[in-house]
Amino acid sequence: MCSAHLGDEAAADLTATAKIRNAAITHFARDGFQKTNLRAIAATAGVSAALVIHHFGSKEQLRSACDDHVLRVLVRRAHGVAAPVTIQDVSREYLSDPEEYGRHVRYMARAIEEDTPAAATFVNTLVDESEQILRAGIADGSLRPSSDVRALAVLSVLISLSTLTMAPPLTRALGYEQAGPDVLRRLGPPTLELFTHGMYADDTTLKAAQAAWEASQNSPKRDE
Amino acid sequence: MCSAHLGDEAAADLTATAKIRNAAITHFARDGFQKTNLRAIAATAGVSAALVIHHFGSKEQLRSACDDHVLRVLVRRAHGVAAPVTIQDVSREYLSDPEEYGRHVRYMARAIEEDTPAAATFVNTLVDESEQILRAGIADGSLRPSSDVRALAVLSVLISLSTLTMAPPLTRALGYEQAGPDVLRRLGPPTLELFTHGMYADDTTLKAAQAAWEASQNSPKRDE
DNA sequence: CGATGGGCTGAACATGTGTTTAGAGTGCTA
DNA sequence: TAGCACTCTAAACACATGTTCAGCCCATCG
Repeated sequence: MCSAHLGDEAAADLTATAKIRNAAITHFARDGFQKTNLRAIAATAGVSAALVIHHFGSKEQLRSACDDHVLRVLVRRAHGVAAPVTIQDVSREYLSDPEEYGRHVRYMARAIEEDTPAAATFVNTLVDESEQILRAGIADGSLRPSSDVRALAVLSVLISLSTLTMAPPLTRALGYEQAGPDVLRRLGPPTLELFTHGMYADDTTLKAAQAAWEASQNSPKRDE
Repeated sequence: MCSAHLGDEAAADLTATAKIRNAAITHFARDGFQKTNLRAIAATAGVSAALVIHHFGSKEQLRSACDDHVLRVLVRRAHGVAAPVTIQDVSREYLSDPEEYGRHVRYMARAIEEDTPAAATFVNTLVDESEQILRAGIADGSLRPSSDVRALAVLSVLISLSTLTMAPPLTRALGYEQAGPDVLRRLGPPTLELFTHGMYADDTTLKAAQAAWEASQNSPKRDE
């Protein structure tokens, strides 16, 4: 397709194909797939719109290439650190590199939000790894046992990603103009407190709910 | 603008304007604002695309009308019940009426997700009411004190809404084909457990983090 | 040198879609 | 009945945008 001598994307990635891909990732992450048009991507990459098609075939295939690239980079990075389980983990990674990593995480969040073809891959990667870590934590006693580890893993990913996804309006609800390290630092303490102590002062609510659930299990008459 | 004899939307709402509005809410909630085109809305409402413009002026004003309507209905409904704080509250309301309420909640989630002009209103309403309830709970001892109630309120709204927003791919990660009552019931127990006990077995992580935060407070530290 | 081929471009094309326009149908009023 | 107001529509328009086309530039090769 393109010249093959670029070898790895680790090297100086100045080929037009790579510039287009990076520009596309930036735009897709910030504005979403639909709202981004090829001419904007081309402008950011400093090329013509036609070249985008020439290299990638179509906007859809361009997205696919971006999916692959982001997934590859994120997975490689995740193997060097603990995979994200809580918002703290995500925040730490996020704060450590406001540049590329943030773009990629936001891209992934967007992909999930828009239910991209690659969303399933992203989600499965995150949830599987999260579940694995949760089970390890439960096994070594650092985490409390859960009645449904898989669901808890989904919940963890949900909380972590939504912090980035829902950013704009909820960020303003905290008084900040736009999302950034400050917002994450602000959300960190309450999250950790929640993860450590919970939110309820006692377990009356939990017990009541458990009783209700068990009751509804014995008599499955509720409509659907 | 339109004929004024329709009075309240509580009455038989068969006027074309209302049909268009409801169709628009359905489409906006399901597909988002961008992906929805006027002709699809018109088809659902059983009218022509031109009539949509005739009644609402533009697609943007149509959205504005939908925003107002949904907000009004949701707020009225919220005054009859406790406002949503946890996913349980949202779930209970959601499960109680799979029809209209679900549509409206999903519409609101979409609006926030897409950072609509009305998103700030939705978010402020949710977060303010959530914070109020949290403070009341803390005051009467049913909830644990928090170092940052406002941020906790944002976090609560975040968790509640993201369950609906992120639904499709994360739903599949749980093995369900599409979002619905089953998914919420599945996520309920872990959420309640998290809110009751937290996730960590002890507070070593919290203490360590607190120490780290205090250590980094040597610089300009701001508190609410 | 001339030819070949790939990277690249501006312009044109095709389509989707928000909006405008001209007018038909209908009921109400004078 | 004529006139008017209102609802509603089909068709046309305007524009954005993904994609195609014909060709330029330039390096490599014979």
